[in-house]
Amino acid sequence: MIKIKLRQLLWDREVTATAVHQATGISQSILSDIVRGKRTNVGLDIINKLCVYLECDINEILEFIPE
Amino acid sequence: MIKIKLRQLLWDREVTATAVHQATGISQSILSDIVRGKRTNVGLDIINKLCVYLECDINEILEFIPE
DNA sequence: AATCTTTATCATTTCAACATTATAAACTCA
DNA sequence: TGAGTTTATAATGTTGAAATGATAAAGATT
Repeated sequence: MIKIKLRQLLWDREVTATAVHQATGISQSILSDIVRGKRTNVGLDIINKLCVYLECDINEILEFIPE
Repeated sequence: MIKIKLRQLLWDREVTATAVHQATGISQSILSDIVRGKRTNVGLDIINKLCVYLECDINEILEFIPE
């Protein structure tokens, strides 16, 4: 299972989902779903856009949790 | 840009794409495309299956390359 | 209270990811 | 050389990821 740690990351950096939406083009509704964990099978295109805008590495957004 | 380092990983571990296909259920043709870099926007479902089967972390499969 | 911003949610549509199947090509190895 | 395995490639169908737009709800600010 891969956890998307976007909520915490945005909170830490004091960045709103709206700001991410406007800067990256990722739709606001999709972002809301991702942040709330309602969408899990996200594509690398979106992960990439997040890494670019947030200037972070993949492991700051994703975490693999074996089970 | 996110690079998928699957070819090198499979080579290092001497695991065939066919073995991955059979163990994970990821289709053989898709796997071939991913390994050859013909498909880049892969979903986290597939990344997760790879991590599970190969018992590795995400960063062994993916690499974020800023540009 | 009224206004502004942000987030949640829903409905619709588009398009590509992925599965499936089949075949060809490449590569072992007896 | 021929059989067995692995990889490349193409065609097709399904499904869900993601965009768009719109509205409601929740938070902030004054």
